[in-house]
Amino acid sequence: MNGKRPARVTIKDIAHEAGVSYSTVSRVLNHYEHVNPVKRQRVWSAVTRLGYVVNQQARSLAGGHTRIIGLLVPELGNPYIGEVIRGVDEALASAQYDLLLYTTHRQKTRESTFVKALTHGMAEGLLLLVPTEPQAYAESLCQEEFPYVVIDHQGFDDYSPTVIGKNYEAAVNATRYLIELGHRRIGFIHGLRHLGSAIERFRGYRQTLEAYNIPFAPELVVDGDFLQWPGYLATKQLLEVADPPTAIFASNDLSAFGAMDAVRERGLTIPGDISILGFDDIPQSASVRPGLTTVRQPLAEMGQIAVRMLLSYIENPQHPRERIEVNTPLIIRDSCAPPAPRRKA
Amino acid sequence: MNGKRPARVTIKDIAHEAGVSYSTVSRVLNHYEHVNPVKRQRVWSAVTRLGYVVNQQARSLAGGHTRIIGLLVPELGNPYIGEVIRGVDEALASAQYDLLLYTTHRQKTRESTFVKALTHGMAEGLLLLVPTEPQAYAESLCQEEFPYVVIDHQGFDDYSPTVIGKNYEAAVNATRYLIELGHRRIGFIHGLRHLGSAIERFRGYRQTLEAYNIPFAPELVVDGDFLQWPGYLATKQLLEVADPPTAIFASNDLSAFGAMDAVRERGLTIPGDISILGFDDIPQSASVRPGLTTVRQPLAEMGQIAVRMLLSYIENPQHPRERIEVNTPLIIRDSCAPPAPRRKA
DNA sequence: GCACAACTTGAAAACGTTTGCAAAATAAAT
DNA sequence: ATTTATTTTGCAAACGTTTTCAAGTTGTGC
Repeated sequence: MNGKRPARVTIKDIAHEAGVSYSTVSRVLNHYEHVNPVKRQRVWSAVTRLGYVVNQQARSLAGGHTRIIGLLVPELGNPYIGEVIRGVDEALASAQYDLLLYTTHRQKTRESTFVKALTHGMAEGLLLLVPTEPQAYAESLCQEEFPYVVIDHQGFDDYSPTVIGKNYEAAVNATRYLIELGHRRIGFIHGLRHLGSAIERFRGYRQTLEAYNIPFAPELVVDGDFLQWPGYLATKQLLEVADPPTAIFASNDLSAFGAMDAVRERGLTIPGDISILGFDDIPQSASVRPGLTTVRQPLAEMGQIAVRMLLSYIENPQHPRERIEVNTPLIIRDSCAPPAPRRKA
Repeated sequence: MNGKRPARVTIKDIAHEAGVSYSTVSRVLNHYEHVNPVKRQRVWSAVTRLGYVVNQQARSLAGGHTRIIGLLVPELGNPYIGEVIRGVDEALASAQYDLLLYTTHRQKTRESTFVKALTHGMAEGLLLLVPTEPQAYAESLCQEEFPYVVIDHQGFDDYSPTVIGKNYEAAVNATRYLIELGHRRIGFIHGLRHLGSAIERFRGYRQTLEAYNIPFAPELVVDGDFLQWPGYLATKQLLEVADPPTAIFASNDLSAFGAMDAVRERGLTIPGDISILGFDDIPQSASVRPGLTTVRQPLAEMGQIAVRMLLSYIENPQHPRERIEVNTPLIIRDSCAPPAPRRKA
């Protein structure tokens, strides 16, 4: 640092205080087994007495571990992402790791420079949350044998360890639920077109319609970009359609909120006039009125699982890479109901 | 690391490749002025040719800088916090700093162990977002002369550099706005009682009522804890009052959303029957229907300012510590209107 | 040409750890 | 008592930088 900090307490000070060599101190600190219990005791008490804190820089330079893992997220301020980070953070904290957070703001360049920096010494592992350009570095990560895990990205390759929800299945369930409530005209608010999860959800929606012999109506599919405002606009468009939908399946909760706004603005009620179903189950979805019926992605849990996977790869580089699919159950609240009997025009 | 990584490219390799001593390479990398342009050129080309990336651990160990700053937040998944982090992240990225993120989950122990770790080598500076127990470490930070900035915490001391909104003034403005719309019964949803900002906002509300000779009604003040669900519950309570409020001033947007839910559930309209006013102006507030009239805190900007302050303290330890108050204007949208003519009971 | 300043450079000493190696101490086996 | 294994220790060499120091170079004014 700059303004010369008050002399640090180092391992040597501890050694002196405890009357042992500094290598012994290091061994105690790292929980080596072959060390005299008496000295071990003396070292620990010296440590607390002097308030020693290990210098991570030095430790990692000398070949130890940084106990830092990097997390790459597209943006912040999205509750979906917030939840995942929360899970990551929890799992990491309990494993005594620190979290280096990077935001790409969907800029490709930032993603790759970041990964470069990380893999060169700073972090021991890497978590990628719905990366925009995964191919760009997945390969380099892989060949450098740098531990990483991808969260919520439909496999862009076969070798990347991944934790992901069952997007297709969940979309099938959700659509089926609406159909069995009696809906035939079901609007669909599509997520970001280039994300695999959005595509899978749409696939589930479309194929379920077909399975029930309900004709697919292209005019009932609109873009919501996974955001509230676009979801609102999309829904306004949906409500203009000649034979408007009696239910709307939004690709995520945020766009479902937008849909709610549009429906209400129109003077219609939820679920009386129109049912709305979301995806994610972000915390708000439970506290909004009416409670949003939605597909639950265990976001925080996904973050935790990703951390566990990552740590196991770090500890044991031979550990076989996995792809874990978490369950995504339908959470039934108050925003869906059978369609109202058709009104006169 | 563990699984021996393919031999790193070090400064010595560059030196060899460029035919200079490694001290010279270091000088080039650190933009020293007195170095032969020819050699400088040779070094840079060697750097790109070999794909050299500096080892931050070694750099900082040798007395350089870590280019990491720590950010301590109470939790994630709150859009308010997300916005601040976004600002911090942006400013940091453009200054080429990395962000170490810690979440306390309001556990006191975590706050202090974290600060301890940080100040001992990892980070060059520290950002504290609405800390729960600031006293615990503000003092130690201060006496260690470790650079830090507190965001959005009403001064718990006189010496901590702070960036904060004008909570009192803004609350006065907001309350006055409601009064001038014609409201006399104004409900207040209180924020977390132990946070200075919540207290200030309440003070502004109460004093403005008095200034207008409107009797303060304790039954119109309820707790919302800055969260949506508690805000919802609080509002239900407010609506039960004998002479219910015609407007509600919520201490933040999240609890304002809860209020909206409760009002709607009651079958009332916003702002027709009841006006609602929030605080923060989180992104959602613009996209919710009706648009929420609210006090805007420039959250992202506050994050950026905090970073700028922090970096200037890091660069120049003599830099006088400041307390910066940002403006918090009232953003008028659609959730407030004059009170409806009183109905019959 | 000379003295002196300013610019360039390389060698070497930190920075605070971990860890391989070999010596010392202890325990176990003969 | 002597050898042989096993623990337990300290020394010293990394790890990859920055930075001080002093030596070498070049340039300037006389």
